[in-house]
Amino acid sequence: MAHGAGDLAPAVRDGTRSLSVSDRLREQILGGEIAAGARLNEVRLSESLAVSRTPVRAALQVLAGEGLLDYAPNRGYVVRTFPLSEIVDAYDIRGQLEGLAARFVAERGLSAEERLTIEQSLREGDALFEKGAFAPSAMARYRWINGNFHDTILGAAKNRMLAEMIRVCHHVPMSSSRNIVAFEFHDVRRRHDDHHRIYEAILTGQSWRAEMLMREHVGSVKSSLIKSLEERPRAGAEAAPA
Amino acid sequence: MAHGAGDLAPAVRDGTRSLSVSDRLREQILGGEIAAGARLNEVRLSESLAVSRTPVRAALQVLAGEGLLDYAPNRGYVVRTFPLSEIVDAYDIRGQLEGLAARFVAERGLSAEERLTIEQSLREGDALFEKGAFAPSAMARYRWINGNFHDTILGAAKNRMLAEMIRVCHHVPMSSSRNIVAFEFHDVRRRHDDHHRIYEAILTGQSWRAEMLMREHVGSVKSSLIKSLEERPRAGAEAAPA
DNA sequence: TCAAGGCATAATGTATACACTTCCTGCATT
DNA sequence: AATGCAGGAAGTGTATACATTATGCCTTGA
Repeated sequence: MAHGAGDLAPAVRDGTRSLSVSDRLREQILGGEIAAGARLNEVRLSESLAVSRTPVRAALQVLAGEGLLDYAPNRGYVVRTFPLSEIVDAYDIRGQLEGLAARFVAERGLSAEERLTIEQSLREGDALFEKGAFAPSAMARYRWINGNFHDTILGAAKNRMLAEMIRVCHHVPMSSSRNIVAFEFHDVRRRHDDHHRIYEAILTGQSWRAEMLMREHVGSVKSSLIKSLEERPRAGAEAAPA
Repeated sequence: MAHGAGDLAPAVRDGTRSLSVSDRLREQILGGEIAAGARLNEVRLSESLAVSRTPVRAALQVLAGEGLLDYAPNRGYVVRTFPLSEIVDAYDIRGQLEGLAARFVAERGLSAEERLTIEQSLREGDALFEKGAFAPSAMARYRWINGNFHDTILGAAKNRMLAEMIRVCHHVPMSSSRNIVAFEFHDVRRRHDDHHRIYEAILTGQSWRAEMLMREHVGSVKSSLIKSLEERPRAGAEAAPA
């Protein structure tokens, strides 16, 4: 939260106002500042962001393309709402896709740089878990590490479409690997162990095993989510990467 | 998804020019009239389509969101090109996703109407294949039937995100279930048999089997594609649904 | 001859005015 | 009171002018 609600920091931004607007709106939507189902008024947005309607419309069209907004002709854009069933399904979809990515990587190999990144994320995770339970700050740190692990594998899969689809999954509330879902230290630690196994399967070219492990790895988050939903139906944002 | 951009007859034109333009451009891109890698000039397009740049830009943004175009700020849009590796991978991705859809349907059941549609597509397919080999017109007919089968299952999965992702796969050259890939009558007939098995697995709630069969079903198209590519590296558009 | 820089041209980005559609409001009618 | 139809306010769709950025060509200097 850097800038006031009003203006957007123009100067050194990527260049186009459209991008600034879409970036800012995406943040606000994913961060929950703009509620699901909310209607987005072009005039009001352009006023509050101090730009004309043109870049606002461009940004809205982009976000609709990313699946964050719903659009109806002559009726404008609303923040997309996800039924609980689709939120849960999203883990299955992501599991299949990331599993496929793991398979591709096992078949195609990792670069030296990619190996280094992954090994470092594994080591850093190990260090965090050595101390037993960990503090909220450590959890934030681990989310970062976890994200690196998944991103590196995804990048090594060398498939843009696959990457884009997984990114879409991350835009589903509570489905991001960097977000949400509250549960036990034990589960998180277990999932870090998964990383070791997945990496080993990739290194040794056991592509089928890598795929299966990754699918199960992501699927376990779904299980944890369901469990936590049953315990406290109105569960909010907490911690626990995968 | 026959969006007849045909014009003329359909009295109820959506109304907005943006939609007309995006529909038309999508057709031209998927149909190959606009070559992959081609640059799309806003002014020229607006002149040739007899609209202003505004709806043209809107359409381009939409198509970029659908993954058909690449966009670079201040440099405009180009028709996305797919490396052969991504074209082949697309079958794996689609196989995973449609397999997942089949699983969902097996778990969640089919409506009476959906059952009817599928059964009719099975019967009509049977009738076509009874005659032995079939003519090009029959192949066109079967592509329609095949599309209905897949679309119905996808619809029954009741998951919008999944449907959208599979739709993206269909936009990859040579990956559409309605398009391309030349091969033997035998393979096509075999894939029609797959439909019977998949439907049976769904009806009896064998969700894992339905998923596996569907994944294999789509994967077999990839095999046929690879085979045909090896035989005639410059393979073009032919027939053979899946 | 070649390289580097700037100028001209073209293409994209943005702002704004106007047209059309939707939707709400309120009045009249039943 | 309920219904339905104006009429208007609000909001999106489109056109167009202008600003800004990219690109190619040409000049200029070594």
